[in-house]
Amino acid sequence: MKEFENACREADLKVTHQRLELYRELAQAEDHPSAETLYKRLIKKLPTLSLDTVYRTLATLEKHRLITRVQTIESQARYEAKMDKHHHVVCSRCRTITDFTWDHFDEVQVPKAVVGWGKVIRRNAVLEGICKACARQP
Amino acid sequence: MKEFENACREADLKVTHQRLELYRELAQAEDHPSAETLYKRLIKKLPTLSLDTVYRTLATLEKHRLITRVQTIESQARYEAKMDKHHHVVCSRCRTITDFTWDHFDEVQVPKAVVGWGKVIRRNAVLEGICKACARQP
DNA sequence: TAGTAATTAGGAATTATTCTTGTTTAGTAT
DNA sequence: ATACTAAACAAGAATAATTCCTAATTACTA
Ligand SMILES: [Mn+2]
Ligand SMILES: [Mn+2]
Ligand SMILES: [Zn+2]
Ligand SMILES: [Zn+2]
Repeated sequence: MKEFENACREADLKVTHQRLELYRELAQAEDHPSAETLYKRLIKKLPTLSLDTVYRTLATLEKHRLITRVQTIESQARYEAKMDKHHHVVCSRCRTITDFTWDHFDEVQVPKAVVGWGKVIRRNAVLEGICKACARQP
Repeated sequence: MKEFENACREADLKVTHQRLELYRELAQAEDHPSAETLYKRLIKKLPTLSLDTVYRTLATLEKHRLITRVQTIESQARYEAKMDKHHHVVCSRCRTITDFTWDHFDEVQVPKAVVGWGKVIRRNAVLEGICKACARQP
């Protein structure tokens, strides 16, 4: 949390109550929440919080690379504060997004065609399937 | 194109003029167009086409696995008719999505944690970087 | 402690997508 | 070929997600 405050100052972002609480909430969330979901959770602690502030803060923090927007095919954007290199497996049934690490993927060489394309800065694996909990259901 | 007609009949989908033209347009597009983009291109040939039909048709074809919705962090959904296994590299600057194949990634074993998670049905690599054209600009 | 530029709340506006309704059409049975 | 019917369509209204606008508040600075 102190790290976050420093990162804000570093980026010339004021350390506001809203930013702190939003970051705290996102950092402890395991479920890659959407703006709307975060808003519902935060409103309990910050009764005057506006939904716009949630959107604006998420955009700001993403721009400064303090959080990440997760790639999905859903209509609502989803976010996470976890910035260590990791990947996602999404359950097609319940839409849960689960983290995992994959060192081999992070380090293996990309195809020659991609080298010719340009400079790759980030790589993400997105797996899709059926989680065990869902598999047990009819 | 004949294949597409047969696939429609197979799926009990009527072979309509709109579906044929939309599929034809998407199949020849290289840029993973959005519904809006497709609409603008199709309206020239189908002046009475409605935007809703584009959305509805894309959803229908996706459900029957005749086209794919591409994962991006953009607000508009983007589609492709190319169904062979392939992956995407996205330019952070110009947002162009480029296809590439990566046999090694398709076949390499996923981490043990993922095996424990459930059954993986699809895997996608999404790379991000700066394409050569953009790299040449200030 | 006061000044000020950044940030916020609240509501309006915009964008992307989906729904509703009446009309048209593809496939099927005469 | 013609008529029938369920599916699909066009048009515009409605909804959902996100962004914009403006006046008030607040974090940092001096
Ligand atoms: Mn994650
Ligand atoms: Mn593609
Ligand atoms: Zn599941
Ligand atoms: Zn580019």
